[in-house]
Amino acid sequence: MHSVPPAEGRSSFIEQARQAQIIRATIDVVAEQGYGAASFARIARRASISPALINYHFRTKDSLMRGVLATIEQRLDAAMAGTEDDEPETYPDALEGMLRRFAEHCWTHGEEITAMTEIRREMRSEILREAVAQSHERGMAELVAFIREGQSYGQFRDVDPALFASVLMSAMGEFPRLPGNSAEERRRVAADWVSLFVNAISVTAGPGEDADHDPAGPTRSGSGA
Amino acid sequence: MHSVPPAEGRSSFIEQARQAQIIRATIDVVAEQGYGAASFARIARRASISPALINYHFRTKDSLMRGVLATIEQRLDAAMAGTEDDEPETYPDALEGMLRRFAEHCWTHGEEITAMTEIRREMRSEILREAVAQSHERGMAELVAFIREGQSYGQFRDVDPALFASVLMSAMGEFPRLPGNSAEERRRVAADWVSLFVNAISVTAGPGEDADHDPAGPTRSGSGA
Amino acid sequence: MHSVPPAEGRSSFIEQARQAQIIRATIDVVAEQGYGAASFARIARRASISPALINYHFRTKDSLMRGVLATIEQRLDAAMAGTEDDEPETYPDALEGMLRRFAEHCWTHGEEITAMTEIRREMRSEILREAVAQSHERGMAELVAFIREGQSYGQFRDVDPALFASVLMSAMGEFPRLPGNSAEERRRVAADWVSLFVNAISVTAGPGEDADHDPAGPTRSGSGA
Amino acid sequence: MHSVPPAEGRSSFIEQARQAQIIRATIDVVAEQGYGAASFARIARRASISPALINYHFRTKDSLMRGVLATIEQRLDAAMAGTEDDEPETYPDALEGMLRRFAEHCWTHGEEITAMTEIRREMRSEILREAVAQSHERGMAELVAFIREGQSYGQFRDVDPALFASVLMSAMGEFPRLPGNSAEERRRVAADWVSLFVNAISVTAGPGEDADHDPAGPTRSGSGA
DNA sequence: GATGAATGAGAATTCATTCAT
DNA sequence: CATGAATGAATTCTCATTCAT
Repeated sequence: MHSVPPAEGRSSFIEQARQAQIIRATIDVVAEQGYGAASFARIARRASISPALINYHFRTKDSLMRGVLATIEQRLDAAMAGTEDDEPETYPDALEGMLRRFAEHCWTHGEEITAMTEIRREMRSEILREAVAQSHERGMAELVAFIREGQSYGQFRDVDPALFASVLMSAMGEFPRLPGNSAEERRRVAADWVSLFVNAISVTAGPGEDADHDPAGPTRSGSGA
Repeated sequence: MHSVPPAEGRSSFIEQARQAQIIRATIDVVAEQGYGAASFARIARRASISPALINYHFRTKDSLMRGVLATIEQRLDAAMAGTEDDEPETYPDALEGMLRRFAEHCWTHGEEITAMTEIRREMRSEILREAVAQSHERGMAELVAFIREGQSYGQFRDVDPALFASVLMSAMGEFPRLPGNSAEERRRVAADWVSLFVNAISVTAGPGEDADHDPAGPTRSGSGA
Repeated sequence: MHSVPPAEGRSSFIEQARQAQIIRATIDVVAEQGYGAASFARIARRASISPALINYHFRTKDSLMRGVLATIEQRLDAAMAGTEDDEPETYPDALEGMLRRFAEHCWTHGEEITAMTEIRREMRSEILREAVAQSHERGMAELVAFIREGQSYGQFRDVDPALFASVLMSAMGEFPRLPGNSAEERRRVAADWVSLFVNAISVTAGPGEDADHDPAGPTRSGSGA
Repeated sequence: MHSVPPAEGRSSFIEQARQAQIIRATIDVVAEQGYGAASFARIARRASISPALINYHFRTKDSLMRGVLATIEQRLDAAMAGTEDDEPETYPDALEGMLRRFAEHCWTHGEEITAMTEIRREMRSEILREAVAQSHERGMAELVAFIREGQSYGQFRDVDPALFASVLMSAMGEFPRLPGNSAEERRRVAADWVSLFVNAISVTAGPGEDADHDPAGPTRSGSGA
């Protein structure tokens, strides 16, 4: 006699509000106390609701975590998209812009990145639950494609793109934990951090100059990160 | 004259063997299924012993994990120490050697690094249990000192050392997960990976040459991280 | 607007019923099999519920026991209060009334007294958990005050009040174990038992008459223990 | 191939020493931390031996506790026997002497009485384990006989002997917990305590004088407590 | 929609006890 | 004699989940 179990996709108005509230509480708890401490009881207390309500809106803990990840990633994607008018001229510039936007996103949404990292790590252990793994793979794939493209124009050094992407991803997961008390310090750290990766993959104009690429290269056009 | 469960310092022969066996099982479970799955029951099943035996050799789960970390770190330290005769001439060379040795250690003991990373992450959330946190801090401190030293000789680019160390540490934690099926592929990945960080912190010999450092610099002497 | 396991103060209707049921089961088990046997498993079996339900209504075993004690003591206090119209004239009469009411309470609630004694004894060994210890101390203090008052009017013999109180308390703890199969026997035993203590502290009218007190003394007025 | 399991009665020299040592440790632990805390592990630690050794000398925990009780009771009996030349003239005097000797025994062996009380209480719950129950019953029986005798000579008031014995026993169990820091205070408390019971059962020379007994009575002869 | 009540599974840990050495 | 090693049973407690209301 109780209402139809919510299908977790489309939903009434209040339904969406509740889901958002629960997801927010989950992010906070995970970021502050770690995945291991993120029980329904603690999340519910944080959100000032009853634990059973979580099960009502997300059938299982798994699906809650999938919801959390989706939310975080979508917000992250939006933040990293950049506006149309600051379309960069070169690949290094594009990378730099991307990383800078990521850093800025972390200033305001650091807990989300922390939570995302924590959840992904936990999920990874359970034989890579599909949905979750895919989101991560997709992110990686985009990065790899972007790097490969830059390399084809000779604007990125010749490193295994998957490897660079992996290093970058793990560094991004750790970024919110970097010190940064004042706005000023945060800005300095971010700048340094960005330069580190841009430098790591930039073509060195050193002695052994790689002459078979056109370092100045054509302007970046497509992209997709 | 007596004994009662071992105080975990001195230990009989068989005692040490069991402890080692339990630690091994723990590493495997943590690396394969994540910290969250590392219950005494699972660890014991893995080691083909009864769960209570773990409590017999390690009074609490905490102390088991401390034992695991200690073992892993000690083995890692040994592996990264390097032999006396390949004392490197420059700081970049030293860094390269260090990372190369780390990568090699990972080929044979990847699960240990994975487990270490996992455990440390868990600990972090639990208000940083002292002993454990310290080991991590010490590692960081050594790295930072090493980098700062290289910078003082103008052999490392001028990046926030703590930041570089942080990025490096997180990348190291992720290293064992990088693909590497054949011996050959592993070697190639490792080389690329090492070059990435050496490059990231190396002084750019690009057009805008930083002339105020002595790039040739004095030969590295002391140090030891 | 929410709830999460009840904070043990306010409570819904069914909540109170369950708590009462659990407390009852605990009293029975403790009285019949001793504190040592009072595990959640046994209590739950007695109450025909699952052990976890006890944890739902009383977060910890400690709080369960505190609840049990509170219930027993409150019931005991009520039973010993006496009605307004039988206000006794002298201290010995007051003592006698008090003890008689206690004995009567034991006829119908003997297991409660037995359980209370058992639990208090257990608590004593655990470094006297405050709340619990206090209740006992308070009971003792009231008794002591009452005795001292009676002594000041020369209606009680000159014995160390704390000592008398201690002996009386331990005897009260043992009372429910006295034989008493028939109603008649119980009445006789109770009468004897009461007289024992009244006698023990009554002023002896023997040959060596203590003349410095006024044995007839003023009528008892205030007090209330 | 290991030596014959010790029959726990007669025994080699060293065997007896060990048993005594274990019993001592058990008494201490029980008296200080309560029966509930008296695990083999704790007892063994206290005695600086291995837990397994307790099982070697006392097949089971039950038999250990029986041994402890036997030891304590035997020592108590000896202490309460009194010397031949201070044979008392009257029953009240005999009672007084008995209680006084008990109190004195408690000054030096209080933990034993405390432990005995604690153990008996625990045992009682387990459907009165025979051996143990018997020892208690025997003690009670002796007391009852003594009181009845005194009553038959009109030297004790006419109270249910079993009841008086019960009250006395519970008070004795509590005696070691009475305050008594200085030797002087202990003496005073003991004197008061003794007088309490002597008074409680003494024939009152009050108005309603019981004339059918010979209050001066014949001198006490047999006795048996 | 939301909650309280209830539960079974599983967590770490302690315990008395056995047995080979 | 004595011990260390080992274990199964039992302990309190937490968790995700279900269901009637």
